Parts: sequence; structure tokens; C-alpha cells
Amino acid sequence: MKVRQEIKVAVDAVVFGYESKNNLSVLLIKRGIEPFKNEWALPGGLVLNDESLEDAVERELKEETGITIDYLEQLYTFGSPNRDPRNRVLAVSYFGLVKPNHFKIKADTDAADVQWFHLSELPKLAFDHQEILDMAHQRLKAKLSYEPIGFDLLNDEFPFSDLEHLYMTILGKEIDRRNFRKKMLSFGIIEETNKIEKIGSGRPAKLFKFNKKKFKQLTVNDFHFEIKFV
Amino acid sequence: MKVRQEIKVAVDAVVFGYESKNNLSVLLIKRGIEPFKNEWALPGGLVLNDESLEDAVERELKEETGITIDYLEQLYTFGSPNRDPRNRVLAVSYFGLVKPNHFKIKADTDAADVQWFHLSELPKLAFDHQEILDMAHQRLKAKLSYEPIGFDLLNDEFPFSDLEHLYMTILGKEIDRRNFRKKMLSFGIIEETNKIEKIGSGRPAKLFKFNKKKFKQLTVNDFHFEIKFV
DNA sequence: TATCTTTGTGTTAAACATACGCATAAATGA
DNA sequence: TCATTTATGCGTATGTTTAACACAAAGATA
Repeated sequence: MKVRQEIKVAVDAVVFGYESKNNLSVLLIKRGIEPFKNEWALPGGLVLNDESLEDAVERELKEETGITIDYLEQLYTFGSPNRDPRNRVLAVSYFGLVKPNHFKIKADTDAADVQWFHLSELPKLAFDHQEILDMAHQRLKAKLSYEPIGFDLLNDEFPFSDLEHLYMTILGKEIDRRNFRKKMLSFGIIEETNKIEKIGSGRPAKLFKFNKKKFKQLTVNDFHFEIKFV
Repeated sequence: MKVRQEIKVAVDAVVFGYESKNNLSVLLIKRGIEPFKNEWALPGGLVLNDESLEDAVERELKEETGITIDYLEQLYTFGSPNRDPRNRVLAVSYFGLVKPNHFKIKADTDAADVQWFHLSELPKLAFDHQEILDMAHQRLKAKLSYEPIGFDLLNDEFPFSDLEHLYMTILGKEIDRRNFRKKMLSFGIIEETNKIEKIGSGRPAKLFKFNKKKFKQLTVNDFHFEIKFV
């Protein structure tokens, strides 16, 4: 005799943003309802009956945080029977990146319940969300080395030093500036603009641009982006 | 007003086996019920209310194919609203590997509905299972290069040539035998046994063994398995 | 105008990957 | 039984990539 299946399906998103040197952040919301009312959690929620998983993520992000996302991919599905204390809820988690100029959290609704948290100063999270976040963080670190994913954490035009600092911040390692630049440029997927950024002290920096079209062309002919360190 | 969520959760498994040179196979079942009755599909089925996703996969594999699996990991979750023509069913797919000595499909029940198919001679598959299989195949190819996953497709003790042929078969490339062996042995995760396999013509081969414990030790100290080719 | 800060560039030695040749051990069959 | 075939096992030379490293240029600041 078969029992009716009683499993709900939700999506959750781990969205990373990079503000500046040593400043990798995650987007969290404060829950308004039980369980874990008033605790911090990943944005997300139940999937609607006729909506794809990606649509659900984007809808929830829009509703809860007002943010526009620049990169999104599926992360992992968490399905242990007791991850939600009330009913069984399956969480299909997503991994997202946001460029600095899309950083603005919605101001229209009450923004007190959405916030960027530095990765080093996280609050305790609801459900198994810490585990999800950890996995996303690992994925970010891993992908940075073999996919040109870092550009989705920078504005379209950026000084080279931002890229360096991004890599050093996320990988938590010192990188030789000269070798890094050489390697990066050798791929031929980064273009020099003729703009120059002059802020603060020090020599002004040329701005660069990631050429996504060029990258896609190259990947067809078994080109491989890879940037390794000691 | 909220509508009750009506989404079922299923698991599906893409299980690969490697019989011999140029012989990579996948495990398929013939469906006994509608929809797609009598068509070939991936083993899988609905998750029970109190069972984890992994348990569900293993149960379904046991029930439907009688096979013991040597490696299992989550692949991807397929969730488009119309992937099942009747109700909405979410498929959490898994990626599995089986060693040759676990190849036996159950004989107890009617075995006509379970079969190994060479990857080059696949039948048309039910649902979006071809898409799932394609993704699993890609994953297999990718992982082979940066995780020592090939050993789960060989018996515990194997001649080096089996490992070479496995790599060449799955990656679809010619590999220099001498450089391959050198590289593989240089990791220090493969042990020589004192056994010798003498079958067929040619010089008899020493048997080797993958040292999983050693590998795990090494991974702690940022050791990285990686085997690349032109 | 001296000092500080950050950007921008080139060379060399060591490590690694690639390409390749030949001896060895057994099976096969003339 | 001896020559041939098949497959294993080892070594070296050459090219390519990575790693380590220092100093000049451009502007800001005081």
C-alpha cells in the first residue's frame, strides 16, 4: 500500500558580492515567520507549481532582496528528511554572483530584513543554511581557478589590481602580481580599454574589460582557462 | 491566496560500467508502466517520505537492477515543469560507477527489463533521460582528469594497461603509454602488488592497486590529482 | 620639490610535459 | 624449437610552462 508523498520543494540562493579588498560578502535575509523567526537565512522559498527552478530563484531574490543577479548556477540539492523541523522540504540550492554596481538592496520595502554580511562575520544561520553556504564558498574558490567567473564579481571595466585582489581575497593566498597579470593576459580574453581610473594616490590604472564573446569562441576549440597558484 | 504545491520528488541514477577496451556502458531499465511504458529509461523512482535521497537511489537500484554500486554522487536536479507528461516531477539525478566484479544484474527476478548498453548503442530514452545521461557522461569525462575516479570502474587489482585503456576509452583520445604510467605512478597513490596476470599473448602484467587511504592523506595537504592530455 | 603610493614591465633558472626507442617476457604457430 | 607476434617496462632528450625576483613611471600629498 502506497503512502502519498509529502515533500515540499524549495529553492535557496547563496549570492556572493565583492566590495573591495578582503571583502567578500553574502546576501542574507532575516526570516519573518516561524520556524527560525527573526533569524538570518539564505533567501529562497517554495517553488510555484508552474515555475521552473531558476525562475523561482529569481522571483524570490527579487521579492526578498530586490537584487539583480549577474551569474547563477545550480549548486546542490539538500534533501535529508529532517532539515526542516516541520514538514519535509527539499532545497535545491543555487550559487549566484553580483557585480558591485548591482549591489543595491531594495529600498522600497523595509530593508531591515536584508543585508550583506562579510564572510568573516556571519551570524548563526537557520536550518542547514550554513552547510549550503559552505558548499557555495568552496565552489566559488574552486571555480575561480578554472572558469572566468571572477569577472561577474567586478564591474564591466576594472583596473587589474581589482582582479588581483579579488583572487587573493577569495583564495586566501598571496599572488605574484607580475606572473598573475602575465598569465591572465596570455589567455587573450581580457581587453585593454583606453580609459584610466585615477582615484586615491598612486599611479592611475588602465581599465580592462572581460571579452566574453572571445572566451566563448575559444572554449569551442578546447581552450581551457586555468589559473593556478602555489 | 496560495495554491497547494503539487510537485513530486524522484531520484534517477546514471550508472556507468567499464567492461573492456572501448566498452563503456550504462545501466538502463525497461519501464513497466505508463508513461513511456516499454521504453528504456534510467533506473529511479519516487522518494519515500522518510528516506534520504541517497537511500532512495540505492533502494531503487537494488529493486530495479539488483546491482551494488561502488561510487555515488549527486549529479544535478532537473526541474522543468513539464518533464513528466502527467504530474510535475522533480528529478534529483545521481552519478554512479560500478566495478566489473559487481556487474551482475539481478537474476532472481525477470532480468529482461534491465540491461547494460554500450554508450555508442543507446536506445531512445524516456522523459529527459538522454539529457541527464549526457550530463553524467560529461561529468565522468571531466572528473576522470582531476579526481581518481577511474579506479571505481576497475577491479581492486588491475594491470596498468586496463587503466590506460579506460582513460583512452572515456576521453576518446590516444595517450602515450609511457608518459601516462610515469605521471600516474608519480602521485604515489598506486601500489604495485606482487601478483601477475597472465592472460592472452604478450608479456604478463604486474597487478596494481589504488591506495585510497594514501590518497586521502595527501588531499589534506593540498595535493592535487590531475592528469591532462593534448 | 621630496616623499609616498600604486601601476607597469622583463629575465632567468627550475620544474614539468612531450616525444620517442628499445629491451624484455610470454604466446603462437610454422 | 625457433622465429614472429603481442604486450609490458624503462630511460633520455627537448620544448614548454611556472616561479622567483627588482626597479622605473605616474600621479597624490605635504
